[in-house]
Amino acid sequence: MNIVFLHRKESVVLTAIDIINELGIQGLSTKELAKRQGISEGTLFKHFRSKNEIILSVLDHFAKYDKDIFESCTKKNLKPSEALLFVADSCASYYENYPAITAIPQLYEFLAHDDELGQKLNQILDFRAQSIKQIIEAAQASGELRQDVDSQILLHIIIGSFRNICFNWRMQQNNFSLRERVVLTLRTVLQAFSSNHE
Amino acid sequence: MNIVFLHRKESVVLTAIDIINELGIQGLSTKELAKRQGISEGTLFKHFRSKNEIILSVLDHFAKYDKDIFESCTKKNLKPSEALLFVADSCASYYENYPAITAIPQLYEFLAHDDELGQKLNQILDFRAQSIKQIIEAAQASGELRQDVDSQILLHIIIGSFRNICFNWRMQQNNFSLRERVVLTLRTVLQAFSSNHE
DNA sequence: AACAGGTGAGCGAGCGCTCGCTACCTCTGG
DNA sequence: CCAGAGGTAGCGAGCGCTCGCTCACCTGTT
Repeated sequence: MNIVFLHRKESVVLTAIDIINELGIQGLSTKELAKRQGISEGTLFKHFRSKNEIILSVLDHFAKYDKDIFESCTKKNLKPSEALLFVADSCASYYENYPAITAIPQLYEFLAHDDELGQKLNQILDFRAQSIKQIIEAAQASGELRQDVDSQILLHIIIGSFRNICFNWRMQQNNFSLRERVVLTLRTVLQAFSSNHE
Repeated sequence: MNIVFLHRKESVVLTAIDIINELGIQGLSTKELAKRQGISEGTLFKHFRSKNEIILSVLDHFAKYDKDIFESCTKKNLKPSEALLFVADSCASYYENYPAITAIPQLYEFLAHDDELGQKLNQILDFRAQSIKQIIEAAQASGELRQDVDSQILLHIIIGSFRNICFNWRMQQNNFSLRERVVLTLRTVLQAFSSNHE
């Protein structure tokens, strides 16, 4: 069990993400995965009980920084609006340096049709939605954002814009700076909904 | 060739959409489709050359009102902001009365990984994006919307919010009024970005 | 006679996954 | 000190199954 084998599971997960990015979830087969890893298909099942377990690991990988990012917000004592920008910037920077990972948010519906995967997905999305909603409501309480707009609607706008920008970034072969556009868009939204803009 | 057979193709398309809605695109097989239609698998291929052709027909069905909706806007001589609300309202009403169809916008990435389907999808999405962008720019030109915000960013916000609301509506088993939330959200956005809000 | 619609067996390919096996490492007891 | 036991990683054949699709054939209408 040398250093390579120690990281086999992690390596499989990264390869799985690459395949999903290149071929779509419909191209992720255990055969293709084993081929790219340079191991036999049987070996794959020494590390994972099933293909679903591999996808669950992909989801874990996808969400592994979530807690850290939101905890950083409270530790840093950011103003709510700055916290929102920090979260978006962190996320977008990560995605920009690892474009293949943006394939995952495009799978939500696909995953939701499987019990195990859908449950995991719900946990991840609920945590994110709740965390962002809390910041939005803090921004409204502190007077940074208008209080006459339902926080749920602001959440739709912020999350929807972000995901839509990611989708367009993929469709256009990453030919603009994801980070810049995400941050610019969020700044624009925050400014448009600020309670004291003139 | 009686009245039923005349509509066989259309009927297959509707059934395909139902299956995608219930089981996901991964559950759409020619076997399942034939079973639900009460015909044999072979017969299916008398009407469609391939499964891909069925999905192409699904996309045609999905987009069949697009032109009409945007043409109505010009015919009705609506103000740009009213045109945006009209488009969103038309779309959301249609979706609310036909919830299964909301499965389709969640397939974009899946479809994009196939050459034929991806091409078709691009046509549809480009047409929609261009049409809405034109209205947004008209709204900016007429002074209804702020001119210091890139129309592309407004497009991200409007389309992203809409798609995100649809996604949430599906995840929450259609337990709120899609139409109301879509219209309310768009009104909120238009008001926040209006050039003369106080 | 031509043809459109329908049947159902069945093809080859690919799927997720299992199994019996080997090779090599590490730990342990006489 | 080293034989043996146990564990882990890997191999590759191959299982049972489903996939999209084809084909020879049937039937009723034009």
